[in-house]
Amino acid sequence: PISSDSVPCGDTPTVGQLVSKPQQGGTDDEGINLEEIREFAKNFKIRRLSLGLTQTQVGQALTATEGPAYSQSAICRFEKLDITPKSAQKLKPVLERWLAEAELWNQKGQQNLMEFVGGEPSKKRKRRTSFTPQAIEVLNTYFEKNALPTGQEITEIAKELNYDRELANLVSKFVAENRLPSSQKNSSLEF
Amino acid sequence: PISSDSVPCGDTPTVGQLVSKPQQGGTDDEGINLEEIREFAKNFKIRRLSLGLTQTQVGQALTATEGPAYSQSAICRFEKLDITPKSAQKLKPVLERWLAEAELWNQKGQQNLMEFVGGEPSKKRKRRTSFTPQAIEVLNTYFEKNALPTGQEITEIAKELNYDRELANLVSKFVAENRLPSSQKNSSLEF
DNA sequence: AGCATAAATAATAA
DNA sequence: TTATTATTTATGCT
Repeated sequence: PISSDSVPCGDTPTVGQLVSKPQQGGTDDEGINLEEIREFAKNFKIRRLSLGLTQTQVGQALTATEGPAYSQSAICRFEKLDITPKSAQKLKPVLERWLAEAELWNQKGQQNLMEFVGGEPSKKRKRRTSFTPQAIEVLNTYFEKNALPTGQEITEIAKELNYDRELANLVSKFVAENRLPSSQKNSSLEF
Repeated sequence: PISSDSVPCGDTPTVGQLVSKPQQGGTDDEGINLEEIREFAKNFKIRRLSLGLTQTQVGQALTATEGPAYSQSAICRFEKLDITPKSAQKLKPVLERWLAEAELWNQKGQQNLMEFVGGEPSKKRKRRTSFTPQAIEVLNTYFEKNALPTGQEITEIAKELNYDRELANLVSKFVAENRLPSSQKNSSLEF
């Protein structure tokens, strides 16, 4: 039986896998200080959150200012130490420098930080949408007749019901959530 | 035209609404120090995240140790200051006290913190599941014949395909995502 | 080496 | 508050 996580595999092990086994003094084969990286990663996350930044924002900002591209996945993997020591060692100073500068801008006002990061100054969360009972009625009736509408049809329905701003994906979600007979609602199944 | 957020309404205004208008010296009608509450709320969030706790965990832990029930929403609203000054004033000392104690336990080891919080000690994230091409084939064929399966039917299909651990909700999601003809895939619609 | 998307968390409607 | 939607994080894949 193979445990599905922390499997050594044939690949290069990640920092997280290496630091968890306290054989060596927090240092890997090539003399990289794994313990220091772990410490920084944890610290980095807290400082990032203190600035109110998402992994996506950091990645995009780094891509803009630094050389190569940094995806949200990359930031995530660094924070989780799901990355090889070599990669971590390379990424650490970049993150360190960038974050310090970001904090500097933040001290001069959050406006400056957002400008530094590049994105719009805190775009508000989209208001959650909901269906009126009338709309639900219409949708139920429609989907009972035509359970497999095309994307175009869905778009039209959405427009007709004045949910055009949310477009078809909302209606599509509705399908998934409300397509069962009412006797099935509130059952033990998670829908 | 009515702006959809920060509307005063006839209701009692929230702390967030009050502190944003710097008329008074950060104090409301009843002498509550709004500025102090805002400061604490911000601080609380950072400290919570430093402990690696979610709003849900805090809410549940408070419900267990303190008197009344505290939902995730309640914690969220406090952090966002989307709450009346009176409620905030009442909640603040409770949060303050609890968080301080949590930090104390954390210093003695994360294990102790998790015990204090009450939940299991760091339950791992469920591994993401995916459908094999074979399973997708089978599901497509099935749903073409029966587009409106009952919950029970869905459960059976899931079992048959050895997705029993994920049960029906996954299959249900699949329905929403894969029910369109392939010509509609990769269209501009978000599915 | 990052896209697509599942899972988890936060915010909002009711 | 509870139930649900929106956003963010994490991970399977190639």
